[in-house]
Amino acid sequence: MILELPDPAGFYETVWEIVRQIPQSQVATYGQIAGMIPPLHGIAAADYDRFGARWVGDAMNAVSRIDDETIPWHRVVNSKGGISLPEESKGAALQRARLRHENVTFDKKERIDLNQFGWNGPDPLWVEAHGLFMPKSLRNAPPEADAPQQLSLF
DNA sequence: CGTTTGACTACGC
DNA sequence: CGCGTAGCCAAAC
Repeated sequence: MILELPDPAGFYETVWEIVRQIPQSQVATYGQIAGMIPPLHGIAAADYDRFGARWVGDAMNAVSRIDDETIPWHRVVNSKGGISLPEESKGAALQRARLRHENVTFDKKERIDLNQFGWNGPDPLWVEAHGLFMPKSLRNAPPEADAPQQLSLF
């Protein structure tokens, strides 16, 4: 029996489904999303850990081709909280505009504070129902209570 | 069909 | 901390 080769299309679908769970005003990282998906497709776990994030990036890139408006691709950023598209690209501007529209703020280095806007993952029940893993929280353990979201009006 | 490129990251300077 | 690099796979050329 021939070993099944990776299924990029299926992988992309899974990625997109996860991205659809990201709430407004929050962001997830490529690596975080990759970590939620089991290293299927016969790919070595070690390899997946190292390069899964890149495939997630590929999945996001694919969105631009299919133009699926149900996928909030703009809520996916890199591990530094920055936009990974080329700064001069139109996509980067659009992504930043959409995030700002959701009240996500950028610092002077054009980076998002993941501790403030980072996603902590979908509902555990949803995760389990889809055979996925809970992602690592992007936020440091909140001091006490959830600090009320401060909307900077300017 | 061989090359090049990249919407990533961890790590070393 | 910022910057450069290695590592690896699919797609796009």
